[in-house]
Amino acid sequence: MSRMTSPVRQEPLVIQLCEQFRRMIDDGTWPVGTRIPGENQLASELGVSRGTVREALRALSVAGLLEPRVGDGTYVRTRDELAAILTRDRRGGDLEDILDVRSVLETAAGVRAARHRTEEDIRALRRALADRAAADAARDVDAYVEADAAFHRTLIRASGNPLLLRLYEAVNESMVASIRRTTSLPEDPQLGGLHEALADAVEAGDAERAHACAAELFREVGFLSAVSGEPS
Amino acid sequence: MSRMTSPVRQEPLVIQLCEQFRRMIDDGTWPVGTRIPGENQLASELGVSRGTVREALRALSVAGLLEPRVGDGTYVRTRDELAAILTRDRRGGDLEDILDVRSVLETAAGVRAARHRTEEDIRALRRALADRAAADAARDVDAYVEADAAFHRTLIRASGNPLLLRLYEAVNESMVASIRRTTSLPEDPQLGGLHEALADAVEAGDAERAHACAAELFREVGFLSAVSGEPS
DNA sequence: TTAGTGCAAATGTCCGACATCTACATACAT
DNA sequence: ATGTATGTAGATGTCGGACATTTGCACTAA
Repeated sequence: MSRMTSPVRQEPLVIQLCEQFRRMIDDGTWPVGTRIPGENQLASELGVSRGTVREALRALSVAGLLEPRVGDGTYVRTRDELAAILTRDRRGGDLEDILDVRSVLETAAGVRAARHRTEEDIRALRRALADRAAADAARDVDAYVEADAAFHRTLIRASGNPLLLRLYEAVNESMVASIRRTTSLPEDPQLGGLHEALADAVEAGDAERAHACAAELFREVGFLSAVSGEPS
Repeated sequence: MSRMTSPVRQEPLVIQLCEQFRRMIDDGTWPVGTRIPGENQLASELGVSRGTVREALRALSVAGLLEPRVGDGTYVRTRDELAAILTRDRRGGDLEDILDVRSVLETAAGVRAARHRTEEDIRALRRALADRAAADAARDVDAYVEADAAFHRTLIRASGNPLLLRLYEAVNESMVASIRRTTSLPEDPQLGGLHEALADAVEAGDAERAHACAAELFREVGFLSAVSGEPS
């Protein structure tokens, strides 16, 4: 009769499992690179059939989040679904196009960061810069790459646009997947200065200068990356 | 022993089905909005079990391409997987952020289109503009919206960067999903002129003017002022 | 014409079974 | 002691059948 649309309809078990598994990947319960429990174990623990668990796991596998290995188990591949899709089908263009879009996103983020930056953003930027310089001085390549990535991520976050950050991280991840030899050279003295100048512009709230610094920064990096080329 | 790595292992049936179904959605064999054959029918036709078919269909459903309805069947929801993801989880930010990113992408595309445009690009732009004006004169809202979208899509394509086009279409689709009333009003006399001016700038290869026109275009429509791309 | 009914079909879920592959431990030969 | 072969347990991949619930639609009756 007048059932209206109160309990409308409960989502299928498979969807619930998908969301739960996705959360566990996202919050680190299932860290990237590790092996998750087997299908039979998950089924018995969650009180559902193995077929239902399989459907959920398969969906996340096709989405690029998981990677099943016959005879071994299922491993967590990545947490960024967007990046997985961009990487999967190469319809997204070659490395040059990726770098181009990346520069567009970061340049735009630089302008917006100069406008909406908070005190905390500036502190985070300074901290990332200090880490970056320290890693460079210590000749620690891994730490340098990490600190450099953290600086850029902090800059995008300071733009105050979550979608911008999401797209940037996905494109960036896709780029890293394209070139495993990240061409992270020791350190071009000019790059350090450009990073400092960009942070200064953001702190000063000078959108125009931030724009110029970001563009210049990518002109340098783009040149360096273009030299290495891409294996095909 | 020396099996090398020739055909050693072929992809699982589920993955093959996923790719096949995805192709059928993409090439229009299964048009958007229509109902695809039932699981039992697909299973018997393809010579696989229903469970395998279900895994493939479920994967595409979670990806946002299909939409199963209990007691009815499975329908094609969309062809743009990227847009489906951006739309699904609203972590990407609100409408304002979407519009902001959209303006960033289109402004950047305008600059690149002015540099890499071909004769065919210009013809396509002129054709879209003519359709747009005709629809406006005929007071045909649907045709106007379609022609307007075609113009912008053509502009992005003229940038020569496939990734840029892909991201734009996804973000645009996500925006349309956010607000159905995107039908940017009947027609502001100024808008027609701005579209013409943008096409002129692209044809002339004037990147700076294209940048200014695209930014002005978004400002006029009431969107955020876009001081995004790089005029260099 | 309209409201109600019943049926066929579709998806959702469960169970059980077997095949194939792999990591790991064990035993063996050097 | 070390390297190699072997076997086994467990993992994913696939299949078949079964039942529940829901829905669209044709049919019927008021």
